Amino acid sequence: MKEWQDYERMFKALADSKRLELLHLLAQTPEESVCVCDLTEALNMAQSKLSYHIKILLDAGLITKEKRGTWNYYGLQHSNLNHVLSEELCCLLRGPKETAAQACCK
Amino acid sequence: MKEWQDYERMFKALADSKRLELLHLLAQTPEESVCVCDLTEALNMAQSKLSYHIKILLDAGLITKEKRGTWNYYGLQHSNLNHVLSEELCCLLRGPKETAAQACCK
DNA sequence: TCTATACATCAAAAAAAGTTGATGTAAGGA
DNA sequence: TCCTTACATCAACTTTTTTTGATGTATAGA
Repeated sequence: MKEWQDYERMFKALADSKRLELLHLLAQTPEESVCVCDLTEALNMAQSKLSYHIKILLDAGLITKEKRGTWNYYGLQHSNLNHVLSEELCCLLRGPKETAAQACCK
Repeated sequence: MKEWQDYERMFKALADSKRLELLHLLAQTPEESVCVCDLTEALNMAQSKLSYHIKILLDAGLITKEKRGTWNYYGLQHSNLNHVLSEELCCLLRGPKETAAQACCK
């Protein structure tokens, strides 16, 4: 069954505490998205390492990327995240905007 | 943040198509649970390999194990699965009993 | 007690994932 | 044009995960 491959890839992308932290950080930012330079600092991670992890999240369809001039801005791909993750994970991986109207966050 | 480690471990356990298939199989069985001997056959997987994957799911708290005589019977640990997974994954990883009353399965 | 079945576990090998530092490319400003 | 910044990518390496076949342990039945 090919279907499992897709889920495997998505769960693989989620199966790393650094990437979860990255998603969490993206979820927490009030702005539309965040650039890599800010992320390197916030996550205390080498640039090439961060690029590697970002690519994995991108390929899994969990984040979005928008190039504006020299910078890249990233955000969560809510549709895909919501497709696999429970409501209970919303505090961790969904932004304040998305969770404001929901009762799942205490 | 220690929290991420726990999620990492759970997602790691889910991040394998063979284990997803195994969970799916457990979800599909009408009986309470399934023994390893049936699983080796159904999944066409060597016994030691299956044991390995079962252990990972057990350690992650995604399945239950009950020893009856010589046989081990396995079932899904619904509480933990429901904690992380969306309703939309119910068709794949929750049994007919659990999803019967839910609208999420078409 | 002997034997067969069910399953766990181990060690070695193979495969996959992650890390690191260096290099490449593209855009912006001087 | 030259320089700088932002980011991607690469190759070598380390670490983790998975696979395989062999061996060990427990239970059930003859």
